[in-house]
Amino acid sequence: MQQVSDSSQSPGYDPAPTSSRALIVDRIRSAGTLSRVELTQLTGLKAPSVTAVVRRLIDDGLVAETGRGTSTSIGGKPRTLLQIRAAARYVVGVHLSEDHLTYVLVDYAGGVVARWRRDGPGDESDPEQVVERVANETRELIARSGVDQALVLGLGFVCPGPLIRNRGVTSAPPSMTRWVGFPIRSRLEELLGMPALLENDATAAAAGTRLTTSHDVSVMAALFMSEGIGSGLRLNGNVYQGAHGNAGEVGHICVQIGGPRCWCGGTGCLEALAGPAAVVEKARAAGLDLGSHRHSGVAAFAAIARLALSGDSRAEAIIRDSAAWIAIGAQTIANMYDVQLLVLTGPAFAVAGTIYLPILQERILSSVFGRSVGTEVVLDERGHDAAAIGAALMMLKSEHAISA
Amino acid sequence: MQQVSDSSQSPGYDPAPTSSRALIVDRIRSAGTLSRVELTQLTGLKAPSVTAVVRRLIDDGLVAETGRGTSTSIGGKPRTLLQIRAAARYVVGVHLSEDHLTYVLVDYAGGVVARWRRDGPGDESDPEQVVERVANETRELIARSGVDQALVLGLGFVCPGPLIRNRGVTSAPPSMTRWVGFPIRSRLEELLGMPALLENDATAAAAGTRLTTSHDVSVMAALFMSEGIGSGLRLNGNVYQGAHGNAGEVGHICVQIGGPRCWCGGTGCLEALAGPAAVVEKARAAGLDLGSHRHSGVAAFAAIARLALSGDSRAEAIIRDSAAWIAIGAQTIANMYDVQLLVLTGPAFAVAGTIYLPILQERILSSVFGRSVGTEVVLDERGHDAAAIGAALMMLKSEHAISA
DNA sequence: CCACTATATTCACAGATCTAACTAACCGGA
DNA sequence: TCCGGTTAGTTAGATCTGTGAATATAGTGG
Repeated sequence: MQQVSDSSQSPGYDPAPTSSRALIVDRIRSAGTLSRVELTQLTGLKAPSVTAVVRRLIDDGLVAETGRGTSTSIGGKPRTLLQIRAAARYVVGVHLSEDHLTYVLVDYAGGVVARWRRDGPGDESDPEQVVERVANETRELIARSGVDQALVLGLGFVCPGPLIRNRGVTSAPPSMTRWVGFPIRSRLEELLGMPALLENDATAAAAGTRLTTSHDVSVMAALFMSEGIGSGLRLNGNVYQGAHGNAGEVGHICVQIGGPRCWCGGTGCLEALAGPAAVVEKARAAGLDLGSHRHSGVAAFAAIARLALSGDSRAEAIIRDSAAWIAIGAQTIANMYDVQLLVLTGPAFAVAGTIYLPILQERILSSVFGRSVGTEVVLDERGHDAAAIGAALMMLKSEHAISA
Repeated sequence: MQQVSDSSQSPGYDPAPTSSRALIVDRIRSAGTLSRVELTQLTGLKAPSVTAVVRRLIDDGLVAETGRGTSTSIGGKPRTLLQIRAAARYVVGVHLSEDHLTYVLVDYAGGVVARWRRDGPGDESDPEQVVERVANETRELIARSGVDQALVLGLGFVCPGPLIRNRGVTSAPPSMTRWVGFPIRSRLEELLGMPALLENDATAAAAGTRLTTSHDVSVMAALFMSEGIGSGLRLNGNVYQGAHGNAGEVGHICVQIGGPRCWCGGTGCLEALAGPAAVVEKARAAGLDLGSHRHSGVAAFAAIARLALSGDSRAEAIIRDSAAWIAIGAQTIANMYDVQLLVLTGPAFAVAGTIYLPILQERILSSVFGRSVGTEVVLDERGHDAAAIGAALMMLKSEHAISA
């Protein structure tokens, strides 16, 4: 093997698969089923190399032949279809947010095998306790799903807030002030005895978005809204993380000079003006009935979204106002990243995305830089779980996942 | 050789050097002089590989041994220093802006051998004429500098405005409306009989910025101001171009809802509020004496900057107002890209950078996401030529440049 | 002059991937 | 039914790249 660069000195983006083995696994995984010929086209490798690599993958039990492809056109040998052996390995993804702890168990093919949603620890809990709870619940998830623990490759853990790459949280959003400096990753590895990976929620969501569009999108971004607002950039299936793992902090770009103060210390931040917390605050001020939601978290935001969707005009006005601001963030993403596709994801868009989507689309279309190149804006149908799934998928793509 | 991927289907970023040969050339070039031991550390290759590759480079005349390094510490054989043979090859970089045509001849070591600045063609000229002029003047530059034409590897050409990757301009800024759809790159290749490369000015500037800081900066961005405002992201020496080659269009992010209309069709664009043209317009409105500058181009902006620097308080106020807006753009870059370093470059910053720099620094520092990770903001001392130099360097890093 | 140290090279080998030639499987018409 | 046409995949041999172990090279300090 060659230059196994330590992730701590990685150049700010999750590098493209280096070995042919990883490359081929990746391509089969994202295509679902694929023949060897198609692999030669997709990878640029020649047929004999594909044959050799695939044989080893089959020997190792990671890939299986699964019938014949359609006889194309005039004649000739039909293609032998290859598929990832889903049951070969598993990974766990965990998304910690203010309201919830979301667990997913993902198989080697990238499919979600089990999903578990629990009430979040809130902001008053001790990080050590939360981490222990995550470890216990992870074990429980694996046990209950009947998967052999030995086949679980690792755990991807995502949370909001600026991170020190793979270490822990630096300065933190309101819901995570107690986490600053806590060594999340190493504690999880110790407790679970398996590799762990720590990532920003929005970045992971970009990795977790399934591209339903068959167009080959190599440059896409996710706009993620949970308690905060963030974004992630994905290049050919690999997420861009930035120098310190905090790229895509679109929630803290300034969209109004002299605007309201944000918890981050800035003023006029997008998140402070239009994030879920701001929406909830406005709704409270307007006297809307939000039920019994203590927090200003996503649960309260969801209540407002439901009101808006059921015809409450005051709620709708508040959400639409938020959308107008967030559209500026979307435009910024399109201009800065020059993506082919922008996906709206995360719990907040999962409940209110249908209101936001057209407003964001309209704004993207009305900018030359968007219009001339045709940036598409779509809603992720798995918004609730995208971050957790993305965490799992990132672990699935790490070096741990391609060994025999 | 393997997967020689066509640049048109490249994944949106200039990929890292694939062959060891290119990697080693690149490392020696950016370090200036380097020993083989250092190369093993920097590249991850083992000593024998470095020896072998370096020997071939020496045989091919691209690299030369240049004396001994300092005897480190206790004893031992001193390092043999390696250096790029500057005279081995050359490349030309051309920057087309509204006011000027800037040519640079760059040697194989990345040094600027010749520099030529000519009055720009203005906005009324026919693209075909301009391209022919560029071809002629390129030949003239090479001839006058006494460099063997056969050693010139190619030409990098940069201009403002959204591009179709390596083809031509799509929708265009005011000064380039006639260029839309013109096949810049292929015409240059035909006229000159050498490979050409077309790039956005800001993106090229990111490639052209020399890192004086010895800290190893792997993720940096350039904020570029000429007639417009743009930015470029550089990852480990490779520029990020986006899906269509238009990443970093920070000039067209919206920083004021309902703000003034921009030529791009949007409203409240940073460029419309605070770009050189806006500054010139404000200065005209304020009755400042700008001399005989017809255009609203960089020349007129430079006149205002000189007034401001010489103590004219009205001019200074106008520039400082521009800086306050552009600081928002800088903050956006820091948040979206998560860079270690932001360099201010381009003709406009070359004349007015000392006014802008402290204002931008202050704003970056006042955001948590900037402060906690320490994004540095500096001024490029070669701002005038950064785009042209970057164009040349990008050509120098292309596949054409590493063959024997 | 002799340890000692750091730098660089040689040599034999392992692995990946290439080209070229071959086998496998299926179509359709004589 | 058999045979050329066509596409898919394999085998065999060559090449290239990088590796580990041992060795050569060129200084320092006693």
